[in-house]
Parts: sequence; C-alpha cells; structure tokens
Amino acid sequence: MLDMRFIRENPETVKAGLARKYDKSDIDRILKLDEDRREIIRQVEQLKKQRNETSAEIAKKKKAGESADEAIAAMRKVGEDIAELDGKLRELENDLQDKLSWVPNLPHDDVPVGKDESANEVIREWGEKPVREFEVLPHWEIGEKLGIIDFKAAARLSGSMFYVLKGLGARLERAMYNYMLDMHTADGYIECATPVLVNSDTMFGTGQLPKLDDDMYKMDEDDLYLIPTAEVPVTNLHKGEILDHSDLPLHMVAYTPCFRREAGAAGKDTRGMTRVHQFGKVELVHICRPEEATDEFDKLLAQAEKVLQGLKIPYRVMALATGDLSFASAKTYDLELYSAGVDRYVEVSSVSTFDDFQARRMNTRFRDEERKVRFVHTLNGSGQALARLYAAILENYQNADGTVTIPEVLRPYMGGTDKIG
RNA sequence: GGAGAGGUGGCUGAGUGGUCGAAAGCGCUGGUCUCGAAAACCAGUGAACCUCCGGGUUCCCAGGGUUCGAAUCCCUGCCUCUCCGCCA
Repeated sequence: MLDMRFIRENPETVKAGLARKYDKSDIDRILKLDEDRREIIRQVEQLKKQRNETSAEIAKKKKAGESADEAIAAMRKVGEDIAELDGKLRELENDLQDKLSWVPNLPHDDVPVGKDESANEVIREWGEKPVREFEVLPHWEIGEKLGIIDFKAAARLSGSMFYVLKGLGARLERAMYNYMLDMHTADGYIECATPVLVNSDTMFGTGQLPKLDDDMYKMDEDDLYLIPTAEVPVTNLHKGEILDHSDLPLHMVAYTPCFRREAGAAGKDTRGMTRVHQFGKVELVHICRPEEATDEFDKLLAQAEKVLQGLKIPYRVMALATGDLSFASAKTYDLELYSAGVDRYVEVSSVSTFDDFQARRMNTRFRDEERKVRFVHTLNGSGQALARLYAAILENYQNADGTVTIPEVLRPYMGGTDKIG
C-alpha cells in the first residue's frame, strides 16, 4: 500500500513511478476520493465536537437536578446528522481503500525500465557451464529412468503439474532443504514453522490479495488460502505489531510447501518439475528499519547465492525490469540456474525489497531510539525453490553412464551416498 | 461439535451509562543521588486521523444496535481458557 499522504503531496512522482511499471491506476480518482473524504471528516468532527460538549452539559444539568430536555432534543438531530455523515464517510473510505489496494508499489530509480522480462539485465554470472561429451537428458527423463521421479503416479493422485519422488529421489529433496536450513540457521536466521493455510487478511498483508486471487488455491467455507510462498506467513508474523528497534533487523527462514494454481500458464513448461502446482521452498525474510534496507537487500542476495555456490551450480543474477516486477516489489533480483538438460537458465530464486509497502498493509511498525513509531521495511528471497533446483541438480550432475552424482554438500544428508543409479 | 467463563494500555489489573484515553502496580525513558551501579525519590511514558497548528476527532477484540451520551447495556462474529465428545 502506498502512503496516501505521499500520493497527495507527490502526485507526479507517483504517476511517473506507476507509468514506469506500466500500471494504469487512476491516481486522480484516488486524489478526488481523498479530498472528499477529508471534507466529510472535517464536517463530522465538527458535529462530534458539538455533541461531546453538549453531552457534558447535559450530564452537569442532570447532576444538578435541572431539566436538560431542550439540549437532548437538539442533540437528537445532531446525532442523526452524524450517523448520516459517518455512513457516507465509511462508503468513501471503503472505496478509497479498495482503489488503493490495487495500486502496486513504485519501482526504485535503479530498476531497468522495460515492459517485460526481455528488458531484464544480467548483473553478473557465477560459475562455468560444464562442458559435456554426452547428451544431457532433461530431468524428467533421467528421473524416470532412475526410478526416483514418478509423474504418472502424480497425475493419478492429483493431475498434471505434480510430481512424486521415491527412494533416493525423495531423500535427495529432504537433503536439499536440510542443507539449506542448516546453512541459514548457522548464519543467524530464526527458523520458523508456520501454517500453510492463512486467512485473507494475511494474504492482503503481503500483497497477494486482492490482485492474485485467481492464482491461489482457496477454501471458501473458511476464508483460508494455501500459501503460494512462505513469504506470506513469515512476513506477516508481526502483523499489527510495534516492534522495538533493538529487535531489528529480523532474519527468518522457513521451509514450507508452496501452492500455485498457475492459471494462465497453460502450455508453458508443462513437462517436468519446472512449473508445478506444489513444490517445497526455503524462504528467507528480512524485516528491518528503512535506513538498513539497501544493506539488507545485499545481504539477502548474498545469502541466497551462497546456497547455489555451495551446490556448485552455475547461475546468473538478473535485475528485473520495471514491467516484470511483482505487484508489491520495489526492486527484484532473480537468480537463474543454468539447466544443462534444457540448455537454458531457469529462475530458482527471487530476491525482493518492498520498502514499507507490505508494512503498511500489515501495519507492522517499530519504535526507534527517539520513541517515534515508523513502518518497517520488508524483504524476502528464496533460498531456494526445491523443484527447479532439484531438476537442475539432475541435469548438471548427470554422468555419461546415466547416473547422477550427489553434490558434495548434500552427501552428509544422504547417509554418505555419493551417486544415484 | 456440545456446555460454561472471559477478552481493557508493553505486562498485571480496576472500572457505578455522563470530564474514562481510561485507577493502581510493574516495566520503560529522563533527572536527582552515587566513583559507578543498585535502591530510593521526582518527572515523563499508547496509537491513528483531521487541522485555520490554537486545537479537534476516533480507538478499551471486531462488526452492528439501543441512547442526547457506551469500555460500561443488547445482538453477531472471532479468539482464549475450563469441562465433555471426537481425533492424528
């Protein structure tokens, strides 16, 4: 949520930012609603002041045993006027909040401008693409050959875009998230285990609602949604709270399943584990003071990269263009893994900073040294998404004889196994 | 799921329908004292919104209602606790 006061005082800045994000929000309409709202507030507060004063007089008269009938009669009319204005005010505020809740965050000045991912910029590359003497099979082929991935069974259980892992295959996934959780907690992250079903208010807090309603699985009877990412429950952990400055920055990590309907993605990446309705992910969340946010972004990015460096899989860091930024994001860097089997880069991690956009929606604040209450800044990044990384391991660690070598850092979590097949 | 009790400031906990934004204690902040600290004492200590920057309005779980006036009365929802049932 953008700050209404900021919009009011800097309408041109806001419009320019939204234009860079290719957003068509009607800021003039919002400004008009805000002006109307404040006008009604001025009127109704004047009446309430009058009511409070007269009520005090009525109380005084009654205590003194005098008649207050005249004042009471006059106040009856004032009470009606207040009720009417309050009703009008509520309507205006609902309308304004609704419009405001659809306005995306503004991009930072250093975000490359462009309408889609073709304008994304490579920031740097890490590692070298392995040179292979043999034809590397895509992960769905090698996985089925090794008997560790079963897409047919998954389809029977749930439909397309699900996967089943078995034997060392299942063990490998467990090894991956244990490796990640151990790394992050060793680096000071607080491990969190949260619900994966959350209410609509929580979904609103991080900005999934109202816009992404169709992309999520929801339980209408209970006002609950399956989370698309642990960002949602973990960031919202301090929803509605005023933290102390000494609590910040907060670094949290959680492993959860993530659920995505992938509506509108029909036909894209339909094979394999690249695009699935359910996948595991280790998510990193930072909550910090505004002045720390730039620094925290760098730390978060480095932490996400550390996972990939440990696995020794080549990747590149991409700066997302303004048009490719998510609704709530002010700036996002994606980590893209080189996937040898399909010979292209696949996004496995997204590191974003949200300024106070989510904090406003969640109403998460902190008290600084001067005891002033301010909104926190929030950031998050995958560290990492399991399914895609899993696919990349099967492809990058594939051997000519059809076996897959286990990355060294995962072997302790595999009971010492160094190879599948 | 059934029966009962309850939700008040960072915490504990008062509160008769009318100066209650709310007693008291704790905590916290500043000060006095001290070589320093503790103790003691003094003072301060919620948030949001509107503003002609004087001030004003709102908030005692949430949303409705009664009333000239609601933390206080009524209804609904949510949550917590106790007991029963069911259950991994």
